[in-house]
Amino acid sequence: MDVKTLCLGLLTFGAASGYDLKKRFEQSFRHFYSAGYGSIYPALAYLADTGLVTCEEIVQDGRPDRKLYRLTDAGRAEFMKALSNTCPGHKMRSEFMAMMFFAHLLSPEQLQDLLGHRTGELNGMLEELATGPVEEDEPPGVAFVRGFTETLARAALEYIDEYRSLLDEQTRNRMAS
Amino acid sequence: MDVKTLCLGLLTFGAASGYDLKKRFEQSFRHFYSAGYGSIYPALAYLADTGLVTCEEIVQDGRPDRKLYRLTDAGRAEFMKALSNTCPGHKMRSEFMAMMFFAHLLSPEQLQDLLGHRTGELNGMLEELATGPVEEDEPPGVAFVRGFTETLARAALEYIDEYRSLLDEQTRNRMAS
DNA sequence: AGCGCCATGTAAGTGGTTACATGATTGT
DNA sequence: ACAATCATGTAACCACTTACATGGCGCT
Repeated sequence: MDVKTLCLGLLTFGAASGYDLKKRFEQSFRHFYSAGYGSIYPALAYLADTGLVTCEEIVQDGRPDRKLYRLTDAGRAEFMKALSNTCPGHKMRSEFMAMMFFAHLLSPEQLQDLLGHRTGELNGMLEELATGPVEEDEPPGVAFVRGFTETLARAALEYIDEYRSLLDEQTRNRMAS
Repeated sequence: MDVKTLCLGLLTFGAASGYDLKKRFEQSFRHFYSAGYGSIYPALAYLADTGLVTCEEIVQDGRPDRKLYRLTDAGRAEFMKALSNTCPGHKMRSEFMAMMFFAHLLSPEQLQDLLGHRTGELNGMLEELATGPVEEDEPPGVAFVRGFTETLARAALEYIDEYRSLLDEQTRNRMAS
């Protein structure tokens, strides 16, 4: 599932510009997929070339012109094909985990910083999820993904908190002895 | 944290060949980082060029010669620097999540397959973790990472199972009406 | 006879990131 | 005045993946 395919997918929710799509990417996928303009614009250009989307230029005054992309039937079909072909991988590249693996090489302060940083991110995610808008006619998958993200964030936070209090206990014991 | 850095890190546990390192990568990081020979061998060559590791060629009979890499002081320092510099990202690229986002475009069978596939993977992970060997003098970070992986896998499984029984209920209701 | 393990590497390709370039408008 | 938002794109770069090349040994 590359950016091209995901653009097709997001366009099933309605026509959008590259700028809009970036936002949809952030809203929807930030926690498990990211894409910058540098991937999105070329992807849309390619999709338009291949006839999977159409492009309408909209002249605006007072703000830059925009290009509105719409999914074609071929594009929709292509996306459905991608959905059925793909054997879903779940690759993650977590620097947090990689660093924690080497916890014995970290100073206590570094370790605390690292854990604090991650819990900060996780709490941020949870807050966003709690605050963020929920559309009424939201498709079930969107709700699933939000719920999943929340569940995993909570589990991660709990685990880290437990580990932290374990660390504190050890520190106290060492101080006492 | 690129493959080069992670190679340095894994070499803190002792000298190894490229082949060995691949195995260490799989044992330790498979769930949150992956690396093939195509990244590892060039990485080691570069590290040797830069003096961060030394390379000893070992001639074996009955099997191919191997190159044993050892961390130098400079290499260890470099790794420590990487540990302190890195602001740990936690980027994941989950096709499973991306596909679930579009659940409303999937047929019930596709949806079941997708969920089944993922639960299969998660159960596999858990079994591995339960079966796998645990070294005695295991550094704390290694245990942390294993525990974290297990916690997240369990949370994911629970969430999916819940969603599945919800789906079943809906199906039954639809059949009844 | 054939597969899987051991063991090292290269070359081409992929897919995405980062930095740059441009510029009016609206809010603080 | 200054930053953020709107809006599109390109070019250089980077890191990793995939496919290829080689070849003996041991097990079934």
